[in-house]
Amino acid sequence: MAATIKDVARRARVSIASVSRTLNNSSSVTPDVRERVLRAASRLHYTPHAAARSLISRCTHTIGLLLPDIHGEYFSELIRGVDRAARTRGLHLLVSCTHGNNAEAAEALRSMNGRVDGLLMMSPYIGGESLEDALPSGLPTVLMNTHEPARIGVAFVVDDFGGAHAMTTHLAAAGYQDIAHIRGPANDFQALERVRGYRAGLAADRVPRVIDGDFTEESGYLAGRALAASDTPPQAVFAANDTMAIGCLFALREAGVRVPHDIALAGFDDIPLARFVSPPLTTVRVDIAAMGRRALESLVVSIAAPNAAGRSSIETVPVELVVRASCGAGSQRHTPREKACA
Amino acid sequence: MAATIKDVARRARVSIASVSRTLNNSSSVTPDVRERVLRAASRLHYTPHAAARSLISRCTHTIGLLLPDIHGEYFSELIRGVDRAARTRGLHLLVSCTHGNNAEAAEALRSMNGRVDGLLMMSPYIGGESLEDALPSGLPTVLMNTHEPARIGVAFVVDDFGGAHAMTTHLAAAGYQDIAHIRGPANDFQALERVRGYRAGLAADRVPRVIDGDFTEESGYLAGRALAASDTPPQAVFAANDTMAIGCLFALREAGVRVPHDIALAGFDDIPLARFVSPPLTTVRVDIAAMGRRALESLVVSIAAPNAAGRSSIETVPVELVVRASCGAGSQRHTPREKACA
DNA sequence: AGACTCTGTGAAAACGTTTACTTGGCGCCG
DNA sequence: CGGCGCCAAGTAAACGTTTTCACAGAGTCT
Repeated sequence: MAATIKDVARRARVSIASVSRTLNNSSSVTPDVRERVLRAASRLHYTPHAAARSLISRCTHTIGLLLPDIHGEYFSELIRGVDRAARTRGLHLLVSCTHGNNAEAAEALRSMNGRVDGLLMMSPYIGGESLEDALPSGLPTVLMNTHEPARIGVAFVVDDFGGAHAMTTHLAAAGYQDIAHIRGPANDFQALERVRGYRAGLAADRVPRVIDGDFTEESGYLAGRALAASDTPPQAVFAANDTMAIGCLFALREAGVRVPHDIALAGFDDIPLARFVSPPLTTVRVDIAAMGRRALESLVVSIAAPNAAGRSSIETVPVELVVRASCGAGSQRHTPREKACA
Repeated sequence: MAATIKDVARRARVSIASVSRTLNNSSSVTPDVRERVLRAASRLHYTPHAAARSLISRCTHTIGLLLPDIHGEYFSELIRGVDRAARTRGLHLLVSCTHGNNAEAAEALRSMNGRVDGLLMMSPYIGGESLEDALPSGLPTVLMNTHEPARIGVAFVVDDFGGAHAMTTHLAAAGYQDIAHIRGPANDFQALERVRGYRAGLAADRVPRVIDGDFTEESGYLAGRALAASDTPPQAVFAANDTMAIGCLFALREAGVRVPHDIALAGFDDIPLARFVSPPLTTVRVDIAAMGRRALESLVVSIAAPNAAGRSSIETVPVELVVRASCGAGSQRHTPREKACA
């Protein structure tokens, strides 16, 4: 249906090679030929066929983005960061998600072969066979938040431990003795790191109090209800992500527990929503869009320098404590400016 | 680097045709050949090269998704709906965004040629040269929220007019005489439809009061500040989307105006955040994920039946009034169940 | 028993590009 | 005035598949 390079060549009365050269500025052509080609191309609405082009040039100008999920503010931010960086380099994005399923991840990985120049993957899941086998060999890859980065290549990991540690010590310093933690799923690397940070941040004489969760609002809600009904409610609750913290917040409110007066509350991630709930949520800010950008930039470097294949490194993405009213600090006023710099 | 079908054929001591047939189950092969091929393929970690495959089979199993932006809950929801539907059909998603820039849209469109089997596009922008020219001819396309669907093919449009009309009459019926509207950008089709619905919903003796906005929180904030400072503040404000409504809410709160006691407030879209602000926001629910799903399903049909190319249709996506406390109705309690059905 | 159908396999063409190589025409220098 | 290089344009190979076609061998039917 669509015009091919042959059609253009025929119409311009030149060879297909001349068409290709003209359109790619690859070597000089006579003004006459050039003009004929350009005119024919625009007349026919010619657009090069990407598959044919990338077959021969071994370059797709596309990078694959493999995420656990697409949904939610966290991933939305990440995609945004990656997209912006990709766009400035003229790269396209092929997104796929694994839904926490290693088999689906492997399947997605296979089908990326020949479609992408490089792969950006976030796979915090632990267990199951390694993804290393599934990776098309020789495909430049950058990982995010994974527990086995060294074997594969470059990786970016959020400082989950540091953030959780800082939050826990902050709560302790604010006078909360008994701090509970709502954890994320057991097979999630980030969740484990946050638990570890929580434990490390507790005063030596405090016994950890960890409640199961799975990063969903529902699980936070259930945890909050259990805590509110407890004979010995904690003085503060530190949820492993904001979504659970918000679920918990609503459970506490329903139970008539005042936040932060009765129980202080904190989350992790600083999703946009965190500022908007009342009271605004104390949390750990992760500049997830920046991580996406940096990861993409690093991937571009790997693609450009295929010789450095063996090199592997881990970069830690810093986090920042954001104190808001939910843990008893002074209430922050909302202003659009805060949004602007978020 | 990666193994090709030739490598597999050599190792299995068969022709490449047999390898292809075995791997695609396209016609029967001897158990002996079959086993040799499978063994060789797995030994070599063979993965078919997608570009080569789609070059000959004219089928990429990928669909392009072109959006104004990727950021924000609205688009995140849309992508999610599309992604889920695509996944169940084994399709990949190539996402791109136009940033409201028609030139960028055209550029993205061109580069989709040969990369995708079909195109899902949301382009509410009005003006500039038509995108019709930029569309690779013969590429099945489904549009969303566009003002010129008939010329191109199938389209889904949100019932912006109906929603805005319903909201305005609802506010009027609730006793608010003077209702202001914060509109979206002038070149946005949806924004125009919502203004139109607002106007149509006003009582005949009421003069419309429209304030400019651009769908950002900031613009809602500014509009809210202007309204609060007005000598004749309205009794109700209907913002053209939730994001502006929330910006407005904060401006009113800062100005000491109580919502809904002094001024009632309503938005449009029912983004997840709308339930969480206080007071919870009255709004118009758009099941944007469902729209994405339906659009993708429709696209799949177009792809399967290329003969129906000429057929064009417009489907209206229904909306639903969601009354919450911000317009004076009884406050709703948050429950996870509400989230579950959202 | 011979011709005919089937079935499994291999050879080769095709998909739409890019690019190395070839050719031909021209100017320049000796 | 003839050869040498240079430049523009064309020819053809290559990329990795799928698929059509031809072919051979084995059965089956008359």
